[in-house]
Amino acid sequence: MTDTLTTIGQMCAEFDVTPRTLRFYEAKELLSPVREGSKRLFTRRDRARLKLILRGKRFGFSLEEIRQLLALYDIGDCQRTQLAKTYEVAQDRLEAMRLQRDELTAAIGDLEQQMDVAKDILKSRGVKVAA
Amino acid sequence: MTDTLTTIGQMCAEFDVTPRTLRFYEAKELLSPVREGSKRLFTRRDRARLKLILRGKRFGFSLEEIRQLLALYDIGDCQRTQLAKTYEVAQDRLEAMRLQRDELTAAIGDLEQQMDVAKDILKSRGVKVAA
DNA sequence: CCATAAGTTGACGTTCGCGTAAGGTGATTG
DNA sequence: CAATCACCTTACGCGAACGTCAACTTATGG
Repeated sequence: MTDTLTTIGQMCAEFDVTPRTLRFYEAKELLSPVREGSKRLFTRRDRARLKLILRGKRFGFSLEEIRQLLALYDIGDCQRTQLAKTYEVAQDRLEAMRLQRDELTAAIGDLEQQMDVAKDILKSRGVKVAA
Repeated sequence: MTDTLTTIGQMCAEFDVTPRTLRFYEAKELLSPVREGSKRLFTRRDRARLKLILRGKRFGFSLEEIRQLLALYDIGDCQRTQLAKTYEVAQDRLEAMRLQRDELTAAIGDLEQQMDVAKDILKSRGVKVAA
């Protein structure tokens, strides 16, 4: 259980990223692997954070924005973070995410509708389509 | 009703973008305003497309991906597009969007949960917080 | 013992999505 | 007539997010 430390190679395989990416994230202080000599060893915490980073990216958040989000997840560390301020930032971010989700839902609806039209056109041309 | 043509300045005001952005989108073939001399006049179609472009961006789609999505909305034009192929592309994109939405929903849940924890901590410190 | 693999640190290159001059044109307006 | 808009093109610049060498250091095993 103490041995959740993984090398950079293992991380790359697990998350399908390049070493360069992980080093870059470390430089940007998104990850903080421990060192064994000069080698990086990624902790369970780094793994959790990387998951969030990759997810955040898929939503179009910048690395800097993600960095702020990650700060919220460090509350467990209970450092005398400027917790209140972080909380406010997170509220804004949460609102933005909800808004984004609603828009996305709307966009999905739009696209589905368009595709129904397209399907009819294709069918009228005798083209078989999936779904 | 024939006069839905708008200048670049009007477009910028309406959508809160810079002229540079609109010219850039034209160069990337996302928009295709007509010309009056050297001046651009944007059509109703351009407006519709710009809405979609801006929305797409908020989801983290690249301009190139958006370009592909826009192709689907040209079905009305009923050019002998490679409609079937476009349809497939759109299906993939739609799946991606649904997936993205689901992940986003999950992420929102996570963040809400974290914020509940944070709220308790803050309250135990006697800090009043919103919501 | 030496090769191969897996890791390291620079440092420069690339793509995307525009920003930002710099300079030119044409239509109004005081 | 001069000036001021509002628009144009050309072109270089920039930050973000890595890719891609190059050159070097361990660690391992045949």
